[in-house]
Formats: sequence, structure tokens, C-alpha cells
Amino acid sequence: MENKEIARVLWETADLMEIAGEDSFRIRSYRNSATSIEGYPERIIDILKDENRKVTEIPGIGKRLASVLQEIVDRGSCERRDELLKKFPPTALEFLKIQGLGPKGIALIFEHHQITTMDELEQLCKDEKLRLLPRMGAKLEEKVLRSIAQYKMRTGRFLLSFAHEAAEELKKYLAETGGVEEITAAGSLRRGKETVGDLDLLVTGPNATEVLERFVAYPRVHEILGRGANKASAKVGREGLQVDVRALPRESYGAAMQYFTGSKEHNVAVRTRAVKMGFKLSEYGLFRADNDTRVAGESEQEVYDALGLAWIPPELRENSGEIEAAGEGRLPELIELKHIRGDIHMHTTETDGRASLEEMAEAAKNLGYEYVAITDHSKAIAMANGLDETRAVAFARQVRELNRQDRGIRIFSGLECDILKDGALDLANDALAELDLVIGSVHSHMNLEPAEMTDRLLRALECPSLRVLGHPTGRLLMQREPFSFDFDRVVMEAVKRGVHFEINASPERLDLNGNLVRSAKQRGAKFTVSTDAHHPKHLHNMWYGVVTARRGWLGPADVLNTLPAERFRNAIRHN
DNA sequence: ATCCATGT
DNA sequence: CAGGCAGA
DNA sequence: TCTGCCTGGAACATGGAT
Repeated sequence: MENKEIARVLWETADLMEIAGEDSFRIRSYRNSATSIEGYPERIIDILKDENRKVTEIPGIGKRLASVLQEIVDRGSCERRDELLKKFPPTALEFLKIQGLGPKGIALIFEHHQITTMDELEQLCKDEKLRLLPRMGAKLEEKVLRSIAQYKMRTGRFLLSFAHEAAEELKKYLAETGGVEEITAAGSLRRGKETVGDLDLLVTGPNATEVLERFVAYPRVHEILGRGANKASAKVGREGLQVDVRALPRESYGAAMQYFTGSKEHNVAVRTRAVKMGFKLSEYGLFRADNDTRVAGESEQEVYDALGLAWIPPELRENSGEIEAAGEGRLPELIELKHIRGDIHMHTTETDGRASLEEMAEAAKNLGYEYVAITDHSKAIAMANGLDETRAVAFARQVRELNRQDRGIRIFSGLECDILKDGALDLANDALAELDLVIGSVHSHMNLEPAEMTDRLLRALECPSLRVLGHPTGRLLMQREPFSFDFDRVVMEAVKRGVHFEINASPERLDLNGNLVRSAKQRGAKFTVSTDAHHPKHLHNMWYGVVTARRGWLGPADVLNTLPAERFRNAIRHN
């Protein structure tokens, strides 16, 4: 059992305890242990097995949680969780994701009604029964109904990061079969879409068929949906990600990859082109329409070539101009991970990060970056102990001092400064001016009317120290809609003032999706790609941001943090 | 006005 | 629930 | 060195119910 799964069980238990109204310190302990286990460098299961070691060495884990961990590893659950699940249905945990319903509200609902499914909850609201409960009213019913609608839209979809990790794990496992030439994840994962519905794995090689055997025997498969000679599909993991594995002959591997990568719209357009050229294209290959002779199929390159197209990076395959561009040889040269020279949005223990400045810088150095910007929160985020003017200025000074010693990576002093409700920045200008890089972000009042939100952002852009608009749309994938404002107007103003748009690489944001990036670029916008890391391991998320930038047709020149350190410094310098 | 639960 | 501290 | 007792809580604003 992996640390992640253990952490999940602990987290669930904490949620259930909260609904049951148990001691808040105990709940906190469970949550603390969940987060520290999730990010723990060693496998808990190994420590438990080792006679000479104790899990209580891990800070935050004491005698009680140690035995809980043992229990979870042994049987996948713990007594407390089992008890609570007798009292509350497992859907209670789902209800927690409905906006407006917290632990208290859910407990109250269960006290009065015997419901177990989301549909029943929906019905309860529609029947105007929820408002009969104390402290609940018509407004809440509406809110819950809206949130349920959203919930239904997003079920069955998964974060890109989740699908990516699942795919990597599966690929590794399946490759152990031997006799496998290639395993590739196709579909929206390959196109780098922010959320993914299901996973398509394509396999070729002499033993491709055996791979299907191995797949259905995968320990995390929990429901086999079908299995034939060339294709098997199953639900994987507790989350129920549907995975299709297809075994393919070498000669049609490229055609299949092209086909299963999509998008559907892209494929329709490509096929239309093929037909016009006297071919037919399918997942089996590209054939001449008149005599069915195979023209291409082994590689994607071959297929696109034969159609008179340059090979199109999967991120662009949305039928939004990429085919024309490929035909005319004017596909953009897209940004790649290796172009990124510094991560310029991250947090430390000074506010809500989990590691020190030194640890973050060290981790960034190990990723090969030339520089980092440390950008902790400002004081409006009180719960994160955000920096006030005094601390910000002191921090800027501390960083100047740090850079005198050579630590193999350049550090810039930054701040993720809150944009207040009226568009003013949270800290005074003279304090901001001391910092190398000011990112302005909205963290509150996200439901303003569009006009008001637009004005707010426009006003924020007036701040002379502002260099970056952080997570500009505020969306949280599958959780919170982007806030609405006049994007184009804000883009134009930002361009005028030299403010960059952040492509926030954190997988639950991927803020600015590909479409917005592209339309901003067309209006002259420049960008940053940053992880918003709160932990050294989050620095790895950069890839997701780069993929998103690619979906927005960006090249390295569009992105500020591809510049070498010195040029980067000049670009952000205040006048 | 006050108090609570929720959310950031 | 963990961790620290007092008192044994 | 062990046992038992005590403390700790990321702050605040908002929207809505009463």
C-alpha cells in the first residue's frame, strides 16, 4: 500500500469524524498525519515492517496513530473509520464537496432524513424539505441545487495530474510483461487537457496480447468492463478511472495513436482532408481509396506526412487552426519544459508553505533551474500568516543578503500580494517596490459582478510594482468556476502596462486554460509559467503548466521565466 | 442585531 | 491525538 | 525513565437564519 492511499484513508476518517462532531484536535492530528505521510520520502509500509524503526519517528505521529497506520496497512481501514461508516453512508464524504454544506449541515441532514445518494439530496431540496431543518432555508436549497448540478457535470472526470500518474504507474507495471515495444497513453491525457475522462493505453510488441492479461490482473483493477483479444477495459482504483488497453500490430500503431489521441474534431478534419486527397484514414492506417493499398500507419509522422501536413503536437489537436498551420508549414515552435529557467511562484513556511526558503531553493536547484522567486502571501491571507509591509521589506533585505553567498541558484524576493475587493493591493507601494517580483492575486470576493470584477483587476494593474497577475481566473478545476470579468479588456490593459499573465501550473488550477492563453497571446500578452508550490515536490508540477502553455500555442519567447537570470532581472526591474 | 456554519 | 512538562 | 495531565487551534469575513 502506497503512502498516498494511507493518507487518503486518514483524510476520510478525519472528514467522517468532523461530521460526527468529534474532538477537533484529534481531527487535526489525523489530517496532519495524512499530509505528512503523503509527502513522506519513504514508504510507510517499509518502516512498519522494519524491526528497528518506528513510525513515531515521524513528527505528528504518536502511539495511537502508529497503531492506526498498522491497521490501515493490514486491512485497508481502521476501527474508527469502520464505526463511523456504520453511522454515516460513504456518500457523506461526497456531500462534503457540495458548496454550502459542511460537516454540521450534513450531520443535521442525516439526523432527520435517511438519505444515502446525491439524487436523494437533490430531491430533498426540490421538495423544499431542506428548509424545514433548523438554520437552513430556501437560499441554501438553491445553492445546494446549483452545486449538485456542478457536481454531476464533473463526475467521471479526473485531473490531468491524476490521470498522468495513473498512466505512468500502469505503463511501468504493464511493461514488466516483457516483449513490449511501446506503451503510450493517448486520448485527452496526451493532448494535455486539464481534465481527463478516461485513459487509453496503446500497446505494441510481440507480447502485446499478454499485456491485456496482465492488465486485468492489476491489483488496483476493481471492475472488469470487458476483455477481448485486442482490447480490455476496466475501472481502476477506488476513484474508478476507466482504462482501456489496446493491443496493436506494429504497422498500425501510428494510425491508432493518431486516432485515439483525437480530438474528435481534429480527427474529423484530418479525415476529411484524407478523403479529399483520395485516401481513407482509420485507426488501422492510411489507405488509398481506390485500391486499398496501405500508404502509412506505423508512425504518426508517416500519416501526417502523407497528408501533406507537418506532425502536429498533440496539445494543438483541437481543430482550431492547427491543420491549416501544419499544411502551410507555420506551426509554432512550442515551449518545452527545458526552456523554463526558473520557477517564480512558490511559498514557504513563512506563510502557508511546508518547507523553508532554503529547502525550496535547493529543490529548485536540483531541478536545474537558474533562479527562483519566493512569493509568499500578503497579510490579507491572515490564516496563512501573510506578510505585512515590515516583514516584506525585511524579507527583501534578507534575500539580497542571501544572494551574496553563492548557493548555486539565484533567489529573487517576491510576494503574492492580494488584490483587495476594491482593486487596491494589500501592501503599500513603497514596500512592494523593495521586492524583485510582485504577483497580484485575487483570493477573496470572487463572486463580484463581472463589471465590478473587471474594474477591480484594472485598478490592480495600475500598481507600478505589479509584474504578474497570478492565477487570473481563480478557477479550481471541478470545484470552482472561473470568476467572470471582461477578459479582453484586462488583457489589453495588462499588455499596455507590461503585466504578465500567470499560467498557474498547479494541477487543480491550470489557470488560464489553453484557449484563454491563446486569445491573450493574440492580443500581445506575455506570460509566466509557475507552480505556486507549497512543498518542494510541487515544483515538479511545472510540466502541467508547460503543457497548458503549449495548448495556448506559446513558444519560449512568450514566457518570461524562460529568460536567463540576468535578463529576467532586467525584465522585472522597476523604473 | 446576533449567531452560526462555511469558506478562504 | 501529539508533544511537552511536572512530579515521581 | 515513566506516567499523567495539560494545552494546542493558521483569522476573518460573509451570507444567511433567527
